[in-house]
Amino acid sequence: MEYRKLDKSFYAREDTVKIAKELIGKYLLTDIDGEGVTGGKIVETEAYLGAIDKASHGYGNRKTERNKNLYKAGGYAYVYFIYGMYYLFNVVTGKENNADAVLIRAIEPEIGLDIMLKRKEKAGRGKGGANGGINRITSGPGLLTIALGINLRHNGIPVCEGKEPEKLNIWLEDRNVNIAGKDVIETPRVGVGYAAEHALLPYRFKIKGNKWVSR
DNA sequence: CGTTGGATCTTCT
DNA sequence: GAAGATCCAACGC
Repeated sequence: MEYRKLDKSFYAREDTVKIAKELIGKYLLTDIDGEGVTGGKIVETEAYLGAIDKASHGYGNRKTERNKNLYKAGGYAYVYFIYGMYYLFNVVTGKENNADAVLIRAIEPEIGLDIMLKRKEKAGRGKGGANGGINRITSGPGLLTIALGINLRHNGIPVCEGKEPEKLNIWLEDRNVNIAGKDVIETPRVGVGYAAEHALLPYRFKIKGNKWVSR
């Protein structure tokens, strides 16, 4: 069976929470600077609902230089830098001028392990010891971007058209992995306590018992 | 074990 | 000038 790249119609829908849930079990892949294909299965996501969501960078339709890519139509990457150290990768959803997006929080590394390990060592993350490097190589939103080679260069590029700069490819695929509904856990988001009541909504999804979810 | 602080940059107040 | 959609290592119990 052939792997199917997710296209615009997948991201352009209006129910971002549903998209976040459906992304569990899909594959996130990159091919950067000719280093080869890297990626794996998505095991954790979070939905951010733009204008009505205090935790979103697009709350109240605030528009700035930094978050302008949030307002693109579904199917674009929104990457931004945080804590002086990490890039976080989101995929924009919904229609143009709607600031909805899904944050990819963790993947299960499967493709291009050696390349991802090399990137992690290069970034000086973790002990890199006997197996210290591999165990949490993509288990968290700040880590998976390191492993996949994602940074601000990718902010605003499309993830569903193959025609972008050849050394700067990010896309998502359906590899026919079906995660049973009972194995997907919904929880409140983390790290957004300032968002008050919005922090409590169950917009975070992860695969139950999966070793690669963030902590 | 659990908790804490440091790293270090962008954005908005 | 402060705080953030984070991670890790060093500490204290």
